[in-house]
Amino acid sequence: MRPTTSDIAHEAGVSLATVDRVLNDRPGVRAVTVEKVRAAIIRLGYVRDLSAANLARQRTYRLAIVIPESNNEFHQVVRQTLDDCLPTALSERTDIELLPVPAHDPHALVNTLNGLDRANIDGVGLMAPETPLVRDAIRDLKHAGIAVAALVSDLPNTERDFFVGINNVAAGRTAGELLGRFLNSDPSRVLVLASSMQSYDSAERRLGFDSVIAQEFPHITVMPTMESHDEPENIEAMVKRAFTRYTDIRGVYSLSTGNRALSRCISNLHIDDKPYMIAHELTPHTRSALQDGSIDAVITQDLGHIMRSALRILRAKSDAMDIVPSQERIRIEIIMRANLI
Amino acid sequence: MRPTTSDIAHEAGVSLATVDRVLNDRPGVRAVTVEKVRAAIIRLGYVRDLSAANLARQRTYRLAIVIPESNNEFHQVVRQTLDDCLPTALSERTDIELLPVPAHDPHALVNTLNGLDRANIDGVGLMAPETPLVRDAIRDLKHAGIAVAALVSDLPNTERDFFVGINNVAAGRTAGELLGRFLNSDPSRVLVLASSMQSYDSAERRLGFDSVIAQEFPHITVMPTMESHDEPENIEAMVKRAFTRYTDIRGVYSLSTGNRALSRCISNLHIDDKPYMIAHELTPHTRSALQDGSIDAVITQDLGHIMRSALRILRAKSDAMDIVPSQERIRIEIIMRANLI
DNA sequence: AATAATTTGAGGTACGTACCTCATTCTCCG
DNA sequence: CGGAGAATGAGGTACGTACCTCAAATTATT
Repeated sequence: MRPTTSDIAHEAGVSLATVDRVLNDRPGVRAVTVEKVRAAIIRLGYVRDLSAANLARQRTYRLAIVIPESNNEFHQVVRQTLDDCLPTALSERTDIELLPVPAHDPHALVNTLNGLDRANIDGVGLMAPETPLVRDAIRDLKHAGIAVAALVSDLPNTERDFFVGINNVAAGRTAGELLGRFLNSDPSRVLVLASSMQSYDSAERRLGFDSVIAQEFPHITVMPTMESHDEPENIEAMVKRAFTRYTDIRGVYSLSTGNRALSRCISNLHIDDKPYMIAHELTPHTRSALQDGSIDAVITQDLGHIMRSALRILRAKSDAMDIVPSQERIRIEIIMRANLI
Repeated sequence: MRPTTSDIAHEAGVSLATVDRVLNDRPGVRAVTVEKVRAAIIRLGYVRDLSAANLARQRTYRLAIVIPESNNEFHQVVRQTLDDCLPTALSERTDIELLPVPAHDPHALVNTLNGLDRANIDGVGLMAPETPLVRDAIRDLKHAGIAVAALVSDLPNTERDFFVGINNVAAGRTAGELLGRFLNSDPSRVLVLASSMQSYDSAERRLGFDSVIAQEFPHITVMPTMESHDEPENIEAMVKRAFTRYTDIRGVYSLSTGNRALSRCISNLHIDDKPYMIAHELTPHTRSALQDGSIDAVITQDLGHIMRSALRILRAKSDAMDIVPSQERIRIEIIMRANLI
């Protein structure tokens, strides 16, 4: 049987009340007594029973999760992943209010953040681009004593407590290292496509990609980023033009969305020597594209881990508990056909 | 406030005892009444409070984890990872008995398994090679009603409940796909090294590797596996001989251990065009080898996830609860310098 | 209609911890 | 040495669920 607080009290020769004071850092205990209790705790190998503690504390965690909503596949995967987490969260005394906000609508985002009932929320997790108004809203939340975690995209210049996601510069470096090694040592060209370079994520990935290519694969020319603004027609026109003009494009790097249109358009060009293509994020489309070979590798992050980690962190932060950083580190994953599960 | 059992009782117009009978599948409730209660549960969105339930049930999970012990780096990482899990497990009402068994000692292994106190254990997780005696021991454990999970290496022909780890054939395929793409299209040769091909893991990886190379990269010749039996001198002699005899070795694939000696020996050969090297498992050495470029990619699995997943599964199994398979899937990870964290 | 069997209700205790109050004992200081 | 203030003890309740017993009500069977 595992030792309980009473066992410690007995072992330390003090009363239950004193053990309780020590365990919960309440004042009014002499240093010597604290030591006696601490020693007994170690001697017996006591570990606080979290179930009982949570029950007694009557603690429920009220979290709000703000995510973008659009017809973008990645956003839908995010939503799906979160939905899958809800049942587990509920049985862990965690009430989650899911707040989807139209993507690319800074106004709606800020309204949602400001509309949060500060008195009834312990933590907020949000996946959103950083803007001055968002910074203000986060500062406001922090002042109200609410834990804030950035999900997937960091909000580095805000007062957020934690970022749960990958380092996008490193993700870009990974893409660069991979593509650099896939291409042989002949001079060649890489086409880069993004939805918009306004996005920190894309900018950081590009930065990492460029630095690796410049350093380790100088024979590769990385073309300026083409911004599609999520218009399939743009993609088609730009890509067609690029492949017509340059015959040595041997790699394609997609920084963000638009992979479906991109794949289609490249396959329509019927190029003899299909260029290597690397994209980010596992979605229904990138999965099937890995399967049929139109994408060669996907750099991704495990959204399930991100969400579960975010919930753990928000709970811990709102209890001012510390976390195990190694357990919360999100890996940059490389998925190819062979390790697609 | 979240609804409790009393709320349901009230809502359904029955007593607490009846709600309890329904919730815990106890007999003696009419079908109509069960329906009334079920409806109230759904109406109120009741979710059983696991903390309180576990507390009341007085449930503690007693698990035994059997792992190999040797001076092998991977084994030490396994041990380290488990040690890190212990505190968390303890506060989740889980008592873990850690049983390190000398690696390559089937006798000690079986003794340990047979020595487990069947009356006082709910689950066993083990990382061990499959032998007839192990099969028998596992059958025995299962007959005693104990949950059994295979860790890292599967025990496919036993009565284990679950395997927590990666598919090694797929891991080998991943290595093959990666190395195949790293090498250009000139005919070349790949050297393959393993500790011993008696190990299922190595055999499966080799199988996957070969199939991808044969199918997608037919210009690459995969040499017969060299077995080092963990003797650095063997490695040195064999590798030196191979590189002397064949000048077109452009890739090295290490299926299991011995990476330290292998790296050293290859760098000592001072080959102009350093061969690409792929290994398995992140360890202190493979990490630093990725850093300094002597290894180009490591195929690995997140041991932290494996262990936490194993604990969740053993708890669930010993409660006859079902698990969320997608949450327990272990990914085959590709680590290169750029995504080494 | 009487009896048996089944279903339901009422009320209790227990789990381990948190948190509260109030009385008592100790310690330190003047 | 006496008194103030701090430290400690004793005892209580609460959290939400599990599990128990026994009585009462309802239904089924004869």
